[in-house]
Amino acid sequence: MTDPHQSAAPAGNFIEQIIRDDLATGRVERVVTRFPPEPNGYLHIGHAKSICLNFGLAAQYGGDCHLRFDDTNPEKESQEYVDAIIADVQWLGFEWAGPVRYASDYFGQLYEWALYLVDNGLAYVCELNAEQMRDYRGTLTEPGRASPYRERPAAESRALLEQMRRGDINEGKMTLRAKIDMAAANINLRDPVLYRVRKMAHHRTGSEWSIYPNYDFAHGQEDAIEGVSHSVCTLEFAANRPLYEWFVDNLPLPSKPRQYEFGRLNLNYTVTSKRKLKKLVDEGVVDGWDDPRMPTISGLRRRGVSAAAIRQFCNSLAVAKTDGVVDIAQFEHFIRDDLNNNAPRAMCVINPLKVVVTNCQQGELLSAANHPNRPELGERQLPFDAELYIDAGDFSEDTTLSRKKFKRLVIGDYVRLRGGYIIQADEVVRGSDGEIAQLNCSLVAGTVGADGPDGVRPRGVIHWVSAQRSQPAELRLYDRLFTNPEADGGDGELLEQINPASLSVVADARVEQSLAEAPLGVTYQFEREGYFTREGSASDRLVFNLTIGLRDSGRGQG
RNA sequence: UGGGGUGUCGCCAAGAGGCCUAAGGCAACGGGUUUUGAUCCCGUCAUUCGGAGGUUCGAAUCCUCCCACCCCAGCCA
Repeated sequence: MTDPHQSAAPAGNFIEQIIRDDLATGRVERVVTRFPPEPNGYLHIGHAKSICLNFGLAAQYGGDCHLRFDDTNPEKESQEYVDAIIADVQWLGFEWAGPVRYASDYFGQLYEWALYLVDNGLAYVCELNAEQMRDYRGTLTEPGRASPYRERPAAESRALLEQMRRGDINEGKMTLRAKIDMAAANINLRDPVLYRVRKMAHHRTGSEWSIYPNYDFAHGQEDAIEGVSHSVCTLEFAANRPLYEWFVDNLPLPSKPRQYEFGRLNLNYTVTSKRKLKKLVDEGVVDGWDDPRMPTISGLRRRGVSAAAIRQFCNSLAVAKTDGVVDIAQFEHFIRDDLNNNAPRAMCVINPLKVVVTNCQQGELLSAANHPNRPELGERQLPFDAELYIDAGDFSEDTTLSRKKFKRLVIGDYVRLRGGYIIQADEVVRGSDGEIAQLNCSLVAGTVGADGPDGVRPRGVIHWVSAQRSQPAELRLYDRLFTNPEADGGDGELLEQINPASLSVVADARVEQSLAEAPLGVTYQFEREGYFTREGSASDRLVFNLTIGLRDSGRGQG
């Protein structure tokens, strides 16, 4: 504090600065944030940023974060989404304070406040239909005009609002509107709709209500009821803030929350719009909201991405007011980083080529570390036999390939079988169709866990499995869902940008024996190939989803 | 062009008048280690901060004007 060159505290993002300031000045005693999803779809990677921010802020300042569903529109919401969202937030590793909350818990209070505004001449029942209302609202550059119902006596509006609430008014016939300013430069202040008639069952309140509050009339009041101190939302709500504040100022609320906006996450090659994701589901482009190609939390989970990787990625993102597009490579980096540190290693031959080790007397059991840098993760046994499979791509008939360019098997040269012997390729055996059917090799004795004798320098290391003592498996290889990096931008026909190769199935791969009963929820690194996680149920045949490939610095192809 | 917001390396960003001839991460590119062409390690990567003026001994940081992009005209959130 005496050194002028030493700043008092780490700067942090702008919201952290505001919170520290609020705490210091006493404007706020306790930090309370909230994550307020609408249950109209599944959570995606963009929501994860908001979740990490809101829960992170609460944890950082010793406060609480609430999970509250903004369920004010029964037309689009459902219990299925509520359940999925709760599961996803938990899986991400966050705990909310108190019960799961719902905007619908406050419908009674919200209605009381609506009556309050009516009684105080600050709201009125309007009978303009949607088209007329749009016309009266004016445009960006022209002020709006007062609704002919604007000066209706409070008592009359009150009676009408009660009729709306009772279900005596048809949808579209009336709305409750705030009486603010039809000439406001901010269009949100031109007498916004507070309540609309919706004769539709709500997933929690059933048919109790026939009117539902709009977002603007609900959100700030929900925050106030819950004592939310910092209501953090995305940039597109900035224009709604004056309205948020209008309610805070004009209603007898139990607390005065404040809204702050930050830039939402955009990722190239990725769609983060529930509307568009729902379209992919509805059109059958993908399997469902949890299709492994989806950027949803459930899709990423099924894909084999860990919650920790998602959290680390989110924490690497800036909380600022710029709306940039983050390169998907940045997310992939955190996925790989986490998996590299934690994924047990195993071997899988994707495109099997039979190898006969002609000088192998009898099978044996080798053992291999589950992780090259973490001995505490233990070892597993690797059956070695005279008949093996290696990947067809790991052998070439072109003997002119340099050792540097092709670190795999060629006739006459050596290669190390990962965790096993050094072998030499002796001859190609062809089938009747002329294709390579088998490779005859010979092992160099004494080279398990040891270098070869002089003159035996393997070109590289390749993976393999025993032919008999291995398991057949199906592999589902995923690639990006969209061909266009800006799939999320504009309305360029979404379905025309789908990558036709986003999923390819390998029906006849072979995985090492230790994977015969691979558990669900564990992501393995199939050495030299990529990260894979078990799909389906534990009793099914073996199917693995590709989580993500290994980084591959120019696999020189001869 | 009414209101609101944003512009710093290919991408994300720190930066709050001198410590900036501008952090860090991703990507890329060199090199080293390696029984994964992975990991790891080491190195390279903005004389410049959307542009033009101005203030100042001194500006990415202050002022003025201009330019570009994003959001708002749902009885969606």
